[in-house]
Amino acid sequence: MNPMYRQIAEDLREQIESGRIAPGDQIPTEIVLRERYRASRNTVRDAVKWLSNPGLVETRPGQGIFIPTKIDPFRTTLTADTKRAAGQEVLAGEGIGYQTEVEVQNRAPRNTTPRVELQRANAAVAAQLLITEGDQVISRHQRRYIDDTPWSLQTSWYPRTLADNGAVQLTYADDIEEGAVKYLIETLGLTQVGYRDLITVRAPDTREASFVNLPSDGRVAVFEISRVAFDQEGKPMRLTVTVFPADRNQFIVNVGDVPQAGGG
Amino acid sequence: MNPMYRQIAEDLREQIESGRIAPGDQIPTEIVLRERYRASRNTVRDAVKWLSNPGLVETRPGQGIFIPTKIDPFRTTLTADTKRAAGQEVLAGEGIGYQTEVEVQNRAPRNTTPRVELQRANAAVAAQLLITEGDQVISRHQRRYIDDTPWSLQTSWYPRTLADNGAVQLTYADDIEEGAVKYLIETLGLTQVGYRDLITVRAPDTREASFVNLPSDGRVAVFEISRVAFDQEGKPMRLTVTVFPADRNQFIVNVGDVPQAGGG
DNA sequence: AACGATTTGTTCGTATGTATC
DNA sequence: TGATACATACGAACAAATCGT
Repeated sequence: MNPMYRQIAEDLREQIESGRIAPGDQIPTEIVLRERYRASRNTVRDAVKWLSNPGLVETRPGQGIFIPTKIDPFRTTLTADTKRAAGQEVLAGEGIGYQTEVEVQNRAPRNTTPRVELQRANAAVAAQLLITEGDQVISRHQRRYIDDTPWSLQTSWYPRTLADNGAVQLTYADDIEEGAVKYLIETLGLTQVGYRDLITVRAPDTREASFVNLPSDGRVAVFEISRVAFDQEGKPMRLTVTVFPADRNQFIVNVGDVPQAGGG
Repeated sequence: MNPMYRQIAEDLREQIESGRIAPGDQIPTEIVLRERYRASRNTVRDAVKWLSNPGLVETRPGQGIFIPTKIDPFRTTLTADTKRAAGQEVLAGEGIGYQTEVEVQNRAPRNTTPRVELQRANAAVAAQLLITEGDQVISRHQRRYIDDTPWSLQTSWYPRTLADNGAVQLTYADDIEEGAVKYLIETLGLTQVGYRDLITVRAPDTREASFVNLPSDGRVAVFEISRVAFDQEGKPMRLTVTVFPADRNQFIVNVGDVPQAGGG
């Protein structure tokens, strides 16, 4: 037999999942629930907390307990648009990775100016770039917003040798117009021919949480998308780690021939 | 000023993120923490709960509070292996989607026999398959395990017309050997030329939670990967929704030319 | 196998703070 | 300003799981 607060939670949960209580609706107050289930206020609060942790309900001080309304999520396409040119040349062409990643219609994306640092590669970065831990790398970090709501935190690492060989703009704290991918082709002839993304979900650290949480409330999980880009020789040329709040982001992967649009 | 339980939590969190407390380590007991922070036991418990919700710490009755050890995650590649043949024919060939999805080395995957149902399409399924709500569909549902630990719940929907036109095995409660993709080519000449995945994270429902949670404990978020497969004419031929526990699964997306292996 | 000590889990009571209307 | 509703904090008692004797 489950503890009482869990039974109360499951009873409420059933009403939510079945749709008897709809998004936007208010749930009875703690006082009412206390009488309905003949439990103490603290027990009722434990039940509500059990539901509010994964975000099934939302408590608002002074107002009540509510079912969160569905928000319109940001959608990001992880695969480059292979339809922009014909033939397999696309995959080897300049297009990959450039202009990728934002499929935000009628939205206003905005980035902070990059924070550029010269660092020594830690173990994680070194492993991805196939360099030695402690080697010099360029780190470029940006906060990204859409419609003034926090969207993602992004950090890219490049081997320092790229800047030494001529791609000096990598070390400037400016947005690189037209993207770093194109810039590296023009300056070094270094072509990004592909990339690999690793998608994980985890708890945000302190810095990420403060960026992501508009309400003062608690936890949301974050997506971490770790992208390693490769050059013509199959060598890693960049590592980009982007962190998105999981409650307002979705990702799309297209493989093969896929018709336009859709995906509700 | 933050409430006391939050300050205690942040103090502990700092010790964890800085590495002063390592994975596997035990945190002082509630009694000790109560003395250290001069708070009541309930306040200390609130602090620990604040950390345990996103999984930063783990409580074990009768034992204590611990930092979870990192588990070796299952990795699934969402993009088909385009390297198996030469030229762009790969994308149009039979290979896409078949044999995809499992990159489990030295592991023992196991599926339950499918539960097959003839249903009427609900709004969500109908929208993805571009059919009318209420149209007949075949639903095939499986629970999938790796090394006897719950891995994912998978449901596929096909238009019923496929079975009526000759692909009768879709309605049998047997594993379709060599995959449904190959089977549909052989029986109907229906070739899957591509697919689109939509990746989201959400709270599990009751059924998913009971499948996914070996401990009786609380919440983990789940990945939901919704895959729509398209045939030669660009029409949706299948919808597959797979749900994975987020704490032990990662996903890989390869685009363009990507060297073998790697990706730690 | 039984028991006691330790530790977290559940339940209730009470008081006070803070946000909203 | 007052009423309502959730948030924080403390105290207390007992239950349940774990471990060692």
